[in-house]
Amino acid sequence: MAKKQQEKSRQTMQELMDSAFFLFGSKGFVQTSVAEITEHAGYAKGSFYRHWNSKDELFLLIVEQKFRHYRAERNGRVDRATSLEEVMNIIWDFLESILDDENWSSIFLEFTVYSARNDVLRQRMNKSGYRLSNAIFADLVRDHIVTDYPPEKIGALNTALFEGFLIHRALGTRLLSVKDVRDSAIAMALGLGTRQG
Amino acid sequence: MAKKQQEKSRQTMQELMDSAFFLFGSKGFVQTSVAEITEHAGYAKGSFYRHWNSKDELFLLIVEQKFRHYRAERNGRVDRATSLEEVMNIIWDFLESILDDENWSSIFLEFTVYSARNDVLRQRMNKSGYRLSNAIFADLVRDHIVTDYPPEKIGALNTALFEGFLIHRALGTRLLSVKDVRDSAIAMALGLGTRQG
DNA sequence: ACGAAAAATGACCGTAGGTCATTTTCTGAC
DNA sequence: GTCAGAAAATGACCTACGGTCATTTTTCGT
Repeated sequence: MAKKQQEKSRQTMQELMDSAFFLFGSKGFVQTSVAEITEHAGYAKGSFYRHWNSKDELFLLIVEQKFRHYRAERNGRVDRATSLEEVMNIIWDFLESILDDENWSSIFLEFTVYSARNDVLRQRMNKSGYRLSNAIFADLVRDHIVTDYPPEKIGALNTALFEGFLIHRALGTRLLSVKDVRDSAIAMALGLGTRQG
Repeated sequence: MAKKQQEKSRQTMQELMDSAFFLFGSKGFVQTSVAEITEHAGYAKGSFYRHWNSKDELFLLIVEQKFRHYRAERNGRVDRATSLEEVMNIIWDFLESILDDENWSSIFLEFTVYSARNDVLRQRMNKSGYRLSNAIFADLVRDHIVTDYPPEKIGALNTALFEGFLIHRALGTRLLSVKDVRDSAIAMALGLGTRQG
């Protein structure tokens, strides 16, 4: 069998990934160098590129993994919701689980804005599991919207408020609490998606 | 007189600044190198550092200048406003003048998030004329708020929505129009600051 | 024990921000 | 007009980083 070699390679890859996860999480994307990642895991810099083509690529994998993890906690609950307010609360429980990861949420922000400056990367970023998805949001809330305001737009506005809050926090302004933003976002969604008495 | 030398120095500085302004505006902050700035103006790289201590420093000066320019158009109008809605509309006319500068608004975003990763820079960024100020916002709207919701928080939420929209646009998502965001932001402020019938 | 294949290495490249000793230009005094 | 000191301008150099790749080391079936 040549399995042992493959196993070793897989293990090295995992060690590098763990190292990257740790370093990205403590110092951010730009501040963490490839050499640091490999050194911290006990390898030489060149080894990195046997496993990924770029620092961007590894970071995207980690983001994808993180998002999968956050989402796992959300699934199922939405189906049982009976009102827009309930759905929004479930969505914000999910968003709060991201915000609880204080370091990582600011690193998502760093990478998101970084990716916007690179055509190829931006397109990847927009596509799949790397960001809050307006399409998914729309699916979650659609059934509970009684106005003709497009659900995707409500999702995009919700995301804007969420990501704007990430900037607010990243700059160290402590004026707004998570609850302030959550309440405002939910009120905004209800204002757009339901008819107010 | 030694005035001619000073004059020449001032002129060189202005040429470098113009060059930087042009290049930052077309390629962004990180993508524009100091060597490019000086070369485009017809000087050698070393000359840059006779005038500023770092690329950051020159960029901050340019941002300050831009904001002064935007603000100049706003002053005066607010005094004559008689309702929160009027004030919010004036504020959003101002914000739209920033958004009209499509390249620059995304470059502000780039630099804002970049600065968040650097303690010293972040503190400068928070202080003066480099960002939308929650304190100024609060002063503008305070007289028209009849609830006990803190005006600063309304300002911070408004800024969050505004900056979240910058991210939305920077990523090329064209789901939201400026008007969508403006309307939502104003509705949000009215919801928090006035008593609804 | 050996040879091929896989894994790991680190010197090297280009680019970038920033430094500084040296050169060039300017200016006022004579 | 000349010359010395000062200011302006220069570009080689430093360090750091992402990325490449020829070479070395390790692994493993025969």
